[in-house]
Amino acid sequence: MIGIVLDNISRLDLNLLVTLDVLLDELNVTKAAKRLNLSQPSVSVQLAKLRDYFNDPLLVSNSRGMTPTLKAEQLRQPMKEAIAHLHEVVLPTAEFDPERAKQRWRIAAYDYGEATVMLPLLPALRAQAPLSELSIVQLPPTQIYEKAERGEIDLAINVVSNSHLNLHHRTLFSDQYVLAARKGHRLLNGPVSLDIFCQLEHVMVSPDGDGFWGETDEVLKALGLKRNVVLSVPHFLFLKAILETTDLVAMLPSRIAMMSDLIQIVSVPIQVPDFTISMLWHERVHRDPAHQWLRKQILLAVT
DNA sequence: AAGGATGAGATTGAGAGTCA
DNA sequence: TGACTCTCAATCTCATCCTT
Repeated sequence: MIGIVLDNISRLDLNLLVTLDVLLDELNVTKAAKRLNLSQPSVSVQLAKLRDYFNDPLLVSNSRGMTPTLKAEQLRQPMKEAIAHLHEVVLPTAEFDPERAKQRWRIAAYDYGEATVMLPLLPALRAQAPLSELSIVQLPPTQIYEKAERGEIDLAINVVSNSHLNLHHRTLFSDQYVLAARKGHRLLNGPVSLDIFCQLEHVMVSPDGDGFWGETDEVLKALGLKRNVVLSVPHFLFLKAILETTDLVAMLPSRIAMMSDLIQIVSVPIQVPDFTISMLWHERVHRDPAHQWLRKQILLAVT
């Protein structure tokens, strides 16, 4: 089996993968040739070899240029990753120069991570790496490993869970849930008993939008109690706005609650476990100087 | 007209053979 | 064993044809 694989690879000039990568970017043999510093006929011959190797036309002509085949589309991402790995292997590791670098980072973070990590990070990032770009995407925690492995994200800000065991991670900070409500709330002018806590109308965050059950409810269940959750929203920052303008209350991460002058924190007679926010990244970018620099900036921003 | 494909000839580099 | 030469395959460019 291994012999068959090696035979197949030995038939393939790895430079052809670089050519195919550029061809799929440009969808034009002449433009690809210019980028590769080759003549158009050379690239045409290389395309013919690729077609023979993959037994597929890869690019087909149409009235507006060339269109990639399904096979070419399927090859595109794994090929980019393979080329990136090859670069890591053969190129000497250069120092990262943030001032000159045109780096593009892709970070997965929900609004809590945006508010507590990305917001403090941005001023330093813009000042020190003015030519670089940052893209923040929202991603379910279960997809972080897969996307990081495929190179679709570089870093994630999240709670470490079982699905992240194969990723590197570094703890950023811990946070605790506190009872938050607007200042001047008519029922919160004194100590809050468990009975009152359960009678209050709660709003909670459920990023996937289908949850009326959280850590707080687990704690209450163990005490034989149940709170009154009337609203579930996908974002902490939307929840903050709700608390500022209604009599709803919420168990909110303290860092979010303290961001608003209109919200008060009320002590409650239950203890919900703290949670820890970490940054997570794949082995793929572990030794990359640009990514090492970014991770250092994040640590500096939150500590 | 623009862009891809192809044929002819030139160049390059690896491997084999020879010789001191 | 190292230096040199020869051969041949791979790959390049140029010119030109073909297709859309």
